[in-house]
Amino acid sequence: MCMTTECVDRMTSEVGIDSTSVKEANAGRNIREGSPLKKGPWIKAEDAILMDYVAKYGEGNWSSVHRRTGLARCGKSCRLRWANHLKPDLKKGAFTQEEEELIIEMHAKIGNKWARMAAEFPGRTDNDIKNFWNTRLKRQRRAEKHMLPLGVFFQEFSEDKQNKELATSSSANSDPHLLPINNVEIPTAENRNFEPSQQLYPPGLLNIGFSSFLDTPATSLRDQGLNSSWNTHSVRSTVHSSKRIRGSEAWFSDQNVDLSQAHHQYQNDGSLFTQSLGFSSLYTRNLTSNYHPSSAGDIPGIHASSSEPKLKGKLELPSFQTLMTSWDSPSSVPSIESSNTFIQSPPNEYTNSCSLSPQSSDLLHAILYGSQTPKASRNNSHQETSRDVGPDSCPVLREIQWGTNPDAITPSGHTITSVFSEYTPSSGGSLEDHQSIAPLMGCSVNQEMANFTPTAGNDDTSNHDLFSETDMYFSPTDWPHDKME
DNA sequence: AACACTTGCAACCGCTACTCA
DNA sequence: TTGAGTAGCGGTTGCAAGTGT
Repeated sequence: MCMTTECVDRMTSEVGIDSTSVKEANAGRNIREGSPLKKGPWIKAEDAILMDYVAKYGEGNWSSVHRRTGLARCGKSCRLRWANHLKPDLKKGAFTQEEEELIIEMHAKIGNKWARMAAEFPGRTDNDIKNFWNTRLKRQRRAEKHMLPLGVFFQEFSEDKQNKELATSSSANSDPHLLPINNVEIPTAENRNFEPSQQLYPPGLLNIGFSSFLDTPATSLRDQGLNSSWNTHSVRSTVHSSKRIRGSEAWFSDQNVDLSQAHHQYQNDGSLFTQSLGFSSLYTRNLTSNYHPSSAGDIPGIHASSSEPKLKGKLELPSFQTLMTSWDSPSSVPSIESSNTFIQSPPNEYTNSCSLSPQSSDLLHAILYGSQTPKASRNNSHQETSRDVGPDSCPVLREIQWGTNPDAITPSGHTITSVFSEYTPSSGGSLEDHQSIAPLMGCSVNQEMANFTPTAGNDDTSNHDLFSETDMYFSPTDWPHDKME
């Protein structure tokens, strides 16, 4: 239907809108494609018409806007425009620190329920919150992209060879999608049907903000092979994520839950989780038990607003990954599709209780801060990053990793402080740097890896030597350029 | 200055839920 | 009960502005 001039005049007079503004507003409508309705950005004239309409008829009946005002917009578009931009009580501008924290908390609780979240934020729309979250997620994925585990790196160029060998091998490993490397099985690129097990993620971890790095969709991770060893310990879930979320919604709202209890409960058997993550249990014990949230809140920089970053260096990494990179601990940190994945799982012995524990808030700060990429930080060099993210410059990292005890012992018997004093990169994380710390961390990095090029001469054995315990993250500086993308 | 790339936001699309005749 | 109309939600995309080279 195409509005005639008379038609517009008649209808606009009925609503009390200047017909010329309607004509102006409709100037760019999509007539060429046969639709009388306009798409794309709204102009002021259109906004004015819509506001007049709402003033007269109130919210609702959006489909009649076009009919009554001649505005060449569909009702859906009008509703959206009103709800997201024209509503008088809308709050514009950046999210406050408190709002951001609350979003993260709520997302951990209810997942991508943007509308429900928006209900808790007067003046904010679901779209705002969604955009905020997605932006944050994007940064996270970018960060992860530069933190492919060594296993994936190796796997990429050894895959052909491995596949050939597997084809002829009488290996006990009956799963052709898993490459055995020093008891760490790395899924091949063909292993696309991975469904992460929620069972392995204790709610406590979700609580303390693990959701941040768990946010990355499984698809992206399995594409990167990040599930690696974790996969081998996982019990595949047969419940599709899109189904799970509805159940979670119900049980979250129906139960007065207390996740902190479950968190403690889980701490008693951290090995399950660490095993699946590829951590040593000692690391995790420190991580889960010795973490004292009260101190993190006082760390300079952690509470800095996004506009006033106090931590020098690159803060793009989600907090937990920052921890890992900061001293290259051996970790094959799996991410699962999102915190939702955990949330969405059917209630089980852990997930039956799920409010944010007291521990959560300060790590949330860290995650939140990791989510904020101060523009200024982009100017900082990688070297600065490596230095500044160290535990001395950022006490919260020390706190989180080792609790309040700087003399906590690493698996190889070194104190944390000694490790850091020994490992104080003076230049960007070179392999020498990795090497200097690797033995202390209970893992080894083969020097050959530095100049590693895939050759036919690299047999399995030498490859296996690359991993003494688990996968290890390479910082981008370690990454051969032809493997970077 | 020009270009490429990144980022954040606005808006659209497809789907589901709800209402009502 | 059913089907049309409408509202709402979440995912995705397109684009303008910002930033880096």
